[in-house]
Amino acid sequence: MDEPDETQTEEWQRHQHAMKKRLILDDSFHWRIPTAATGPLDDGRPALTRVGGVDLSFFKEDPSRAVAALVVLDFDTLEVVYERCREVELNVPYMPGYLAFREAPPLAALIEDMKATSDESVWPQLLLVDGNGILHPRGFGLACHLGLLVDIPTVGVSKNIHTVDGITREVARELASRHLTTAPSHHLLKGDTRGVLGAIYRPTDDATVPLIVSCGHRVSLDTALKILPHLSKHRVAEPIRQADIRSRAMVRRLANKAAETE
DNA sequence: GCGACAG
DNA sequence: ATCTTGTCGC
Repeated sequence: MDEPDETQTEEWQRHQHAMKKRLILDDSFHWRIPTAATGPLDDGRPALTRVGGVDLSFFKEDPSRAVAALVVLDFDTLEVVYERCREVELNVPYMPGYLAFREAPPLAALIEDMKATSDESVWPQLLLVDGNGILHPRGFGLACHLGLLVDIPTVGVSKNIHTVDGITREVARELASRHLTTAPSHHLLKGDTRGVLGAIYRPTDDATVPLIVSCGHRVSLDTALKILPHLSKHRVAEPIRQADIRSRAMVRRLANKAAETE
C-alpha cells in the first residue's frame, strides 16, 4: 500500500464522509472551563483539569518507523501527569487530505491502551491534536477523525495552513498581519462557501507565524479559543509540545541504541 | 501542464 | 515529518 491509487483515496473519501455525519461541533462534555466565571449553566460540573496531547516523530532513514506519544497535562500547572511513548510501524504514506489514515490508528491505539490500563480519573478530558479539524478539504481532518475514534473531545491545532475553501496562506498571512498585532489573539477564518472553518491564533508575542485552530469533535471553536491561551507557554501548545519532545527523544534513543549495536 | 500540498 | 549552521536574544 505504498502508493495509494485513486481507488484507495476514493474509499478514504467515502470513509471521511460517512464518519463526518457523526461529528459534533458544539460543546458536548461534562466539564467547565476553569477560568470562566462559574455561572448557572456550570452548576455541579467539575472543572477541566486534564488536557492531553498527541504527536508522532519519525526516523529520518525510514518514514514508516515512528514513535507515537500521548501525554496528559494538569491544566493548572501544565505538569505532565501521564506519558506513554511507543514505537509504531506505519504502512500508509502521507497524503495531503488523508493524514488521519496514516496517523490516527497508532494514536487511537495509545489512547485505547490508556483506557484499558488506567482509571477514568486520569483520562484527558480534552485532547489537542497536531493537525486540522474541520479546516480540511472535506471538513474532516485528523482531529475530527481521532476524536470520533476514541470518543474524547478534540481540537485541531496545526502549524501550517492547508488551503481550503478560499482560505489560502496568502489570505491567512494577510489577516494575521492586520488582526494579530497583540498576543494572545485570534481571528476567525471564513471560507468562501462553508462559513467559519477555524481561526488563526497567535499564542505569544514571539510567535510571528500564527497557528491554525479548528474544531475536532465535541468542542466548539469558541471554547477552544478560550482554553488555548492557558496552554500556550510557547508557540506550540504545551500538550502537543510535550508529546513532540518526548516522542522525538525516544526516536533518538532508539536510533542511538541501534548505532552502537552495529 | 501548473500549482497546491495538515504531518 | 526530516535534512541542517549559524545566529539572535534572554
